[in-house]
Formats: sequence, C-alpha cells, structure tokens
Amino acid sequence: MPRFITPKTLFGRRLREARLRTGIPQDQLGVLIGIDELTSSARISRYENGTHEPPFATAAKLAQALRVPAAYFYSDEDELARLVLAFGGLTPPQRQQLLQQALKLAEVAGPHAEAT
Amino acid sequence: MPRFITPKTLFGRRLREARLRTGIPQDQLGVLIGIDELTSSARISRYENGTHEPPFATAAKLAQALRVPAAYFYSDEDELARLVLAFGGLTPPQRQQLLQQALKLAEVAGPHAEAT
DNA sequence: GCTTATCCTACGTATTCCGTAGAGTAGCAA
DNA sequence: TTGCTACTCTACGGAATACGTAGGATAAGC
Repeated sequence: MPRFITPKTLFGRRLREARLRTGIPQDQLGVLIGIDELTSSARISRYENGTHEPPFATAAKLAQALRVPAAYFYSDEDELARLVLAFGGLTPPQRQQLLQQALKLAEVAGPHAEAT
Repeated sequence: MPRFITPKTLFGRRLREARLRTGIPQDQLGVLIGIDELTSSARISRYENGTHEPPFATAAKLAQALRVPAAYFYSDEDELARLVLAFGGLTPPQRQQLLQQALKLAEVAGPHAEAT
C-alpha cells in the first residue's frame, strides 16, 4: 500500500495541508480531539483520503487542534482558503479592519452581490 | 407544529440565512439542486433545523444555488461569515487585492500564525 | 535483517441520512 | 366561519455512510 494516497475530497486535501503544516502525525491529531489512540490513525486517514467524511462537530475539533477556522476545510478556492487562514491569525481589531475593506470592495463590485 | 424551528446547528442557521435572503421557499431550493420536488422540502427543512447534516457535495450545490461560497455554511464566527460572503461577490482582481491585504495584516499580527 | 514510525484498509456493527407520506401553521378570500 | 393555498415540519422503515477493530504495507534507521 502506498504511503500517501492523494486526497479525493476538498476536505481531505485541506485537512492534510493543515496537519502537515503543524508536522504532527495522524494518530496524534486524533488523540488531540479525543479519539482513542488505537483508532485515531484510521479515522484521520479516512478523512484525509476522502473515503469518509466526518460530521461537522468532528471537523470543528480538528480545526481547533490545528488552529485554523473550520471554514478552511470547506474553502473550495485556494484564494479563499488563504484568506480564511489569514483571518484566523488576526486580532479582533484587525479582523474588523479586513472586513470593512472587503465590504468596501464588494460595494464597488456590484450591489446586487450579497454583502449584508 | 411551529412554523419555524430555531436551527440547532451552525450549518442550519447559515443555510436559512442565505435562503431567506434570496426569498425562495425550501422546496424550490431543493429542486434547484436536483432534489425531487416531492421530497425536497423535507430535506431542506431537516438541514435547516439541524436534525440532519448533508454531505459536502450537497452543501456545495446549495451554495451554488444560493450564490455563496460553500465555506459560508461552516463559518462559525459571524465576522468570518460576512468576509466569506463578501469574497464571493468580488471580481478576481479584487479578491487578489483583499487577500494581499489580509496577508499583510497577518504578518504584523504574528509570523507564528499560519498564513502561507 | 530487524525495529520503529507512519499510514492505509477489509470486515462487521453502529450511526446517520433519505424517501415517503402526511400533518401542523399562517394567511387570505369568500 | 369555512375553505383553500403556500410553506414548513416530522415519524417511520429502508438505504447509505461512518465507526471500531485488527492487521497489513511502506520507508527510514540501525
């Protein structure tokens, strides 16, 4: 069996990206979110490879463990993924500032676009 | 039975928010993503109320129908949700610009934060 | 070769979702 | 009031999916 299967899902790709950034193995990540050490590697592996898709509650725990917003795992476009990631590293006032910038750009783009 | 149950999940809350913004009923939304008209209201209702959680493929279709990034449904913080929403309404160059702004802010915030 | 660390997967069980069918609520008109 | 329509919710059983278990596969280092 191959050492690394290419993720078949967006979720799997993002999860692996985030996990490898931190450098921790699959089983350790599983334990971090409360999975029994015996089964944790299997679970994470299936998430990353895309054979199984976890419920959101699990995704949220993974996000917390990896220090990324949960929405990161579901960001289809890479630019959006990076934006979400950056947002997660900002202080509250910086987040406000970034949001204001986004809203201003959206106004110019087209008021028909959803930007409540 | 009450006319509107308060969503028990983040996904349900966001989905209802997005759907009501467009003003279309549950069954129409379901049909838009290819669900049979007979069953579509039931499905959407369960998603919104949080009794069931759809697979991501379904969430992606809903996002497309409602013209929001799929990540919007999984954005836990309201500010992030609005940011993602705004991003969805931008042109490619504007997205680039917004991302650059975010990365610059992230640098100042703390280089230890993940902002690759 | 052996050992260790890491990742993958087949099997059966458990959990969750889906389609069906129908009921509850609100609004409006006659 | 009654009836009609639009919209939303939910119980049930069958279908689909995830989970726990156990063990196999690969790569690196000794």
